[in-house]
Amino acid sequence: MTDNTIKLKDIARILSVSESTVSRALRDHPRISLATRERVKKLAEQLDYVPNQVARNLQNRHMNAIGVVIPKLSYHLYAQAISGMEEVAEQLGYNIIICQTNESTEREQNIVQELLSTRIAGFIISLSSSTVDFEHFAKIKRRKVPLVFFNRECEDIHTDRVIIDNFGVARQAVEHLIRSGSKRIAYFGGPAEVQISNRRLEGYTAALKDHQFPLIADYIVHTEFNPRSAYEAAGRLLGLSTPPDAILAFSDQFAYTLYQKAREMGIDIPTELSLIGFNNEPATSLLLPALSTVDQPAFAMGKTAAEILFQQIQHPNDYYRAQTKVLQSRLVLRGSTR
Amino acid sequence: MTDNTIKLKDIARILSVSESTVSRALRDHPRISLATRERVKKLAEQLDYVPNQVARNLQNRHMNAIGVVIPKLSYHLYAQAISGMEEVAEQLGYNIIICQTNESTEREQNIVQELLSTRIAGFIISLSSSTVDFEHFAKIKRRKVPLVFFNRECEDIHTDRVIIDNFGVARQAVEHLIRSGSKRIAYFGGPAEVQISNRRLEGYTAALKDHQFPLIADYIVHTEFNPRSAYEAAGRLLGLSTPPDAILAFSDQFAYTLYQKAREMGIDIPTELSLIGFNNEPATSLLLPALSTVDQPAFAMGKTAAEILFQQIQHPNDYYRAQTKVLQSRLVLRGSTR
DNA sequence: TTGTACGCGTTATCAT
DNA sequence: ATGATAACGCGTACAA
Repeated sequence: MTDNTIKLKDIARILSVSESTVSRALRDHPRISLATRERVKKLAEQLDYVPNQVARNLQNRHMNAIGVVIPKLSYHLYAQAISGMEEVAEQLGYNIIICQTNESTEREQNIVQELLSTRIAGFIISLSSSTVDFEHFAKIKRRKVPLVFFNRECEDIHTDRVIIDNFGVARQAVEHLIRSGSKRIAYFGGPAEVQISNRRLEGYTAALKDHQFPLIADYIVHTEFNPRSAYEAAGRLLGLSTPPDAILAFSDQFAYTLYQKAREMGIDIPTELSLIGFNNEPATSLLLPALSTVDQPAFAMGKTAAEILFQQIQHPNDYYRAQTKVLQSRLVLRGSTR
Repeated sequence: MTDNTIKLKDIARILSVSESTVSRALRDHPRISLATRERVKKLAEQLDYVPNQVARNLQNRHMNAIGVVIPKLSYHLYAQAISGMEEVAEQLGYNIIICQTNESTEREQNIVQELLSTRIAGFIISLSSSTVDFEHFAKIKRRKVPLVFFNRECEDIHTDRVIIDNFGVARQAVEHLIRSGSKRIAYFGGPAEVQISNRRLEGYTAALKDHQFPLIADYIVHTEFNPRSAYEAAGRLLGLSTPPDAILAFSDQFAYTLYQKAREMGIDIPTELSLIGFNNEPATSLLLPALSTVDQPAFAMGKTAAEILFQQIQHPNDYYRAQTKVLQSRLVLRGSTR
């Protein structure tokens, strides 16, 4: 297979100069005569020369790309966060390699291995819901590859992280439900292994305790991130002999399911049931009644994670204490709460 | 900066064999003794050796990655399509580099240039809405880098494409509106440069013509892909002295805007206004009434595009006639149509 | 200011 | 079955 791609050598030969001269001229190296620089650049332009980043990267010891490992692109929060990362990466000339785990630890492990092999400059990771073994993350750190967790983090690994105040905002949401007259408040959460779900549960618990509300086991629901599990769990919760009159849901997706089930069971929102979701997805404001939810600074979270990652990349030998950045969320009250 | 990464050389030295032997052993080359193969593999495992893909790629002449260039990740269709591509790429050991143009041609051009430099194995592209100059695509073809368009294509470039039968399904949708009694049917479309919007417009026109409906200029709307433009356009359309009694919207997003405006103006859906969207986004079924829409085979489109791209990658010298794969969409009728 | 020589980590080719 | 050497395309230290 013949490869006609133009390379430094070709330009050098035509101009009867050395490859290094061409290399320097193209990168505006200071000690190069204006004349040759322009000759070189002109010819490069004519020949449609495109530098080979792979060769450059081999010298750099890493790719000009960062790896982003997330559960699912279709979770709106991640799509937004990635836009935030892009803004940072683009300016620095880095690409973003996105990999979805689909909530599978095995895929997560394979992806990490694969990306290590690709010699990406660093990782930004949000854990799969099923991940409880952290050896693959430890491996990243052992190899001293920059790593930042965001949103769903892993406490066992000593590294930077960017998260949201899940505890605080959940507490605040439940506070609101209490103040607006709810008496039987439930938490509709994700799988029991998921950190952020548990943090929100703690916030929920704290708010109840503050107001001397009892903790009722039936009102604390854990369910998988798939519509069927959620639908069944919703049926059980709303079908209790003493059903809740308010629910804090782990996500807007879960809240949608609760809307659906409530409609089917003839339960009116918000008079019989107050509902608060999480994420402020675009459709939330279109529901009838519009869904109250927690707006997450997803774009900012992605941007911040990328900024911190590039600090690590650009100062690889700095001794640093792993920092945890906590971004503030905002409770958005709409028609689904009283 | 010391880099302690284990490489072939290290393993070779410890085992007192040559680098080539190690290289071959690790890749299960046939002509290597079982004994050494196992010795090598065992040590590699112990030392936590991870092959350097960058070095490999330098020889391959291209990265083990494909570039995916799309308008926006937050359009649900693209998130789904990417999952389809991932399924194919993963099996072949390729990564996916995703770049968003945010509907800007300038970004699109920069991204293409950047990805060419990165020596990705191929491109899968869906055009930015504003792109009317195609030189950057021509450049890809000139360099003989595999390229597949999907969803939003570019007719001027001779290459493979995977699209949806926009004409046919729009015609079918309008047919349905006519048969269910609508008399004044409007098309609420995207920017005038966007191919797929125009194809749908042609389908709309064809259906009207089939039934001897007049073509009314006021009923054909072009608007930008941002909420404000859409909101204003919706106001103008619904505020006409003789407003439409049915609308085919270019996207569910646009349909949402029409819902909102209709509510504000006290127009009832579906009795006073029938509405059909495009994309079957998750939230469509939750609206009241639920939105009738066109379900697009987004996952299949991504998967097919990737399959075709890898055909190009694996058979670079095949003479081939650029193929156009047209996937079928499906009209999903719900409460927003009569 | 420019050229020479070597290294980045791996694989392919040719030799043994 | 294994080893030696060159090559992939570029950047850089050192020399001139």
